[in-house]
Amino acid sequence: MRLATWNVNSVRARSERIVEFLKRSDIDVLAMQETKVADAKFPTERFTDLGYEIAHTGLDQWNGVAIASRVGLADVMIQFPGQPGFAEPAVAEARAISALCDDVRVWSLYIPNGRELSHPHYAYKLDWLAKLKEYAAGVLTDDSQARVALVGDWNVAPLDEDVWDPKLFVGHTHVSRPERDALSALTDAGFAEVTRAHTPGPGTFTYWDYTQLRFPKRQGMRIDLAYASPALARLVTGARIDRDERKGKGASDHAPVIVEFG
DNA sequence: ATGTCAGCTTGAAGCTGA
Repeated sequence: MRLATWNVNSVRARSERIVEFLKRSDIDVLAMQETKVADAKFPTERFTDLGYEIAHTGLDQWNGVAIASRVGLADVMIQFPGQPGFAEPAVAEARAISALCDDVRVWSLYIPNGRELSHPHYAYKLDWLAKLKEYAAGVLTDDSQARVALVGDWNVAPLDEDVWDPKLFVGHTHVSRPERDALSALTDAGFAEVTRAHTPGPGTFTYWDYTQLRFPKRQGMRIDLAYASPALARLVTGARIDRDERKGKGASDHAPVIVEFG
């Protein structure tokens, strides 16, 4: 199975590029984040015309996550059990969707940005990651052989080499100890990040800010990651980042990350 | 932060979020 994750930054603005990417890269399952559209306006036909089934959750113009699959799309779950909402009273957001694709439980995840360390959104982010880990760990407790993929835009750079200039990020989100610890907790629970070994750094990124000519200057971040359960991680044969997709007019600010399972 | 982008409100430019 060839699985890709991509923060598309609007599925409507990007549909032409997404279709071309699916064809070019022969993708079986695509997890999308930031579709930025309510369910009713999702361009489903662009995908079904190519032979993909679609599962999407979008409440309004914010967030929005989807899975496109041509190898089955069963038992769709909107939100993971225990997923927090934002603010008081808590408002549910469209940040997690999952489906059984072939025999893999695929989660498309858009982790909250956090905004600033002092912002309520940051506490929300940490809570969200903690609850996700709780859920994911429970799945493995129930079935140690479960094939589970947790992929998406994590809005966390796990290592200093995952940002172009670590000094600039001191005191900001995406690199703080608690955020990195939250991802380490997933690893402690048995999930392995499976793309890094095949896409070594430094200087290997998945996201480049639109401003400040960050992309041509190669000033990016590695925040789009793929975690796999033990039984699934064993099947990984390769991974790559489609950096070319970030080029040219009409690109998302994120590149697709592709994982190959044997 | 903004040498940027997207979607919304609103009726051309401002706001939010990233």
